[in-house]
Amino acid sequence: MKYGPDIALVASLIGEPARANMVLALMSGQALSAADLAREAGVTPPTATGHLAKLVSAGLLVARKQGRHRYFEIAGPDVGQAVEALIAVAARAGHLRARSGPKDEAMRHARSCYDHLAGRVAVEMFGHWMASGILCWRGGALHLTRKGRDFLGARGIAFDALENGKRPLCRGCMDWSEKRHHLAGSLGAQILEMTVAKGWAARERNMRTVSFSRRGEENFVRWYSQAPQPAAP
Amino acid sequence: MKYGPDIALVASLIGEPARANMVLALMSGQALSAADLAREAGVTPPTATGHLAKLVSAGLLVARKQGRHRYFEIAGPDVGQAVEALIAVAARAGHLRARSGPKDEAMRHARSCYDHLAGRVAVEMFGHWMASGILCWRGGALHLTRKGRDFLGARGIAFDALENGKRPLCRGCMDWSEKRHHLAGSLGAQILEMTVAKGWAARERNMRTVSFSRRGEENFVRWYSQAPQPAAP
DNA sequence: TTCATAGTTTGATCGTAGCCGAACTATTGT
DNA sequence: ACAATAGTTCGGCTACGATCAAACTATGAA
Repeated sequence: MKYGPDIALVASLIGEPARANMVLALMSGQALSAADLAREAGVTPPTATGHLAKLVSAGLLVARKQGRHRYFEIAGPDVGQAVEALIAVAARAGHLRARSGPKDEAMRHARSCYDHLAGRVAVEMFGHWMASGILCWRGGALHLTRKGRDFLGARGIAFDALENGKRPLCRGCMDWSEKRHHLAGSLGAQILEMTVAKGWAARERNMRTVSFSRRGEENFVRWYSQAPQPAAP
Repeated sequence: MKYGPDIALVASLIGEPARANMVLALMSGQALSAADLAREAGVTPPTATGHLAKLVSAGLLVARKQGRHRYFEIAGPDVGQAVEALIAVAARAGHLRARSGPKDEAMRHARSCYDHLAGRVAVEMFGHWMASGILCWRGGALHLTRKGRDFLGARGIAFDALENGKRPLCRGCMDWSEKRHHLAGSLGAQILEMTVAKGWAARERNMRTVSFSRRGEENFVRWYSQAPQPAAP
């Protein structure tokens, strides 16, 4: 007779590859529909329904019904922490879901994470903005500072259009390849859109890889890296 | 094609009840033999061998051969953190390995954790000693302070006999029912032994429950709770 | 050497859980 | 009303993995 929390139950839920893929896909904080998750997990809708029912009833995910869709999200920060801890163990022990190769390297460099930019390029931008005081963490949530608003306003980002939705303006999103945060939220989406619109980068079709031209990447780095409000002499 | 750490592999290893029991048994930091773990998991030695081989080759446990025994330990702090994170999720979602009952309550109050005291009583002693500066954390490890040595020396604890083994004198051990640390290591073992020797408590046979008499518990609390070195007026 | 104990390998059994196709319900749009 | 799409339920198939008994190897004790 054993006592204590049933760790095996929750671990076995995450331990099934299809369900693990679903949970990983949701780790960005974005809500995804059942069909999205089925595709992400590589299973058919009926199978996905079964998995999702288990994950919800176990308290790992929460479901929100909207019209004829059902959107799923990670149930809470504790689940996120558990997944991140498992990632850390898997990474240390060298267990990877696939071999590393040249295409993998391109993905690590820059890729789209649903609708925003991820990978080394995105993580560097995030780090720069944190260091410059454009972004800051407050109470576990990511905020755009006053300074940041001025900075981005001067660079042609229209906040009005981004802030009237119920979606948060900015949100930290864990970057799997870099193990640091990058920028998500409507602002993150806007930046990826702008990057493509300006011709700095192109999204590969059917792939998540984002290809920067050499000039484009230089321009992009210059765009985000100029110090905000340089001190007047 | 997916990329990133194979979280499903490590989660599925922990997700099997027998293996989860093994890992939980090792969470105290104590090394256990294959037979111990087989008993702990409720399986026969051949089955345990199979499970342990998987856990070792996946990097969750490390094995150390000593004579005709093989002792297993948690491979690293990252594994411990992952298990604790899973415990947190399971506890929040209310997944327990067994129903709570009166016997469970007795176990929560006081029980033996291999050879030292655990449960509410043990956690309270630990908290008192931390607050009194008898114990302190230094670099992730638990230390007995100079003050603590004087305090315990005056209470008849023989350090010579405890410190010449390779086993650490004191070690923090996570208490499942209380979710806080209690004292393990050779000092922890010595204290449980003393508690029983003085007749303050008795170990139930074949059970991990430790039964304190009312007088015994009062004595025990008095023993550990007097402020060390009361300031002379 | 001989016996006893700790642990492993092998082989065979058995349950469970994942999976999908097909049929079904619910919601939206025309 | 009708079609289209999102999601679910059902039934049956399949495969993987947990399990143990028995035989085996390795170490220590008598």
